[in-house]
Amino acid sequence: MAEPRLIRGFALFDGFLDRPAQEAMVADLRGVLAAAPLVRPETPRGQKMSVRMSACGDFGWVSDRRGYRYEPRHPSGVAWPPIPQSVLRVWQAVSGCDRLPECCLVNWYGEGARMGLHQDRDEADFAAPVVSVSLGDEGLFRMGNTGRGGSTESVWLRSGDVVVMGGEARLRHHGVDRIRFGSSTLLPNGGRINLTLRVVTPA
DNA sequence: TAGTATCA
DNA sequence: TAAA
Repeated sequence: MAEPRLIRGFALFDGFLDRPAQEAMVADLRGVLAAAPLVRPETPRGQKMSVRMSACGDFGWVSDRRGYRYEPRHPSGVAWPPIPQSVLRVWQAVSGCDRLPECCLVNWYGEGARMGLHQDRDEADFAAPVVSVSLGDEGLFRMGNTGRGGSTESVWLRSGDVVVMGGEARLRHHGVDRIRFGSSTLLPNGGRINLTLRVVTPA
């Protein structure tokens, strides 16, 4: 496995998945989204997010007027489908974690979608890293600091890239400023899919 | 503060 | 809110 590039403690595995592996993963995700359709969540303040979300695994991350939390079911009431093996293999290759991910959040960025700087801090065990997989259009990923404020660095993530957020970077702020809509041919309808794999429950 | 507007 |  190629060495990752370290940016603010984030490990970027550039081109980790080749095109056939990306296509196989997208085929698996089509099954996930058929069982657990994408929804557009709102923040606790009632503002709609631009990203559309679903999940697979034991838990999905959800946001609504009641707050941020992990739930064992899709808002429709159905259980989240299992995490595809193609996705679990990425976790096993790069996470360095002996636990399996309990949540695979599926974020779909359409034209103009963004994700403001935030921390992943709704999990009970920060010793486990967060693993992010990019599929489809390129996205401008921004990385900040654990505390608020300070300088940030940005990098364009391309289809097949994998980022591991662990150790000192586990609680760093991060977000997506922009999508180059139509820059990839992977997804027939365009857009960017980002998977984030997380351990949710206490060690 | 997982959003958004607005500024230099 | 601050950064870009």
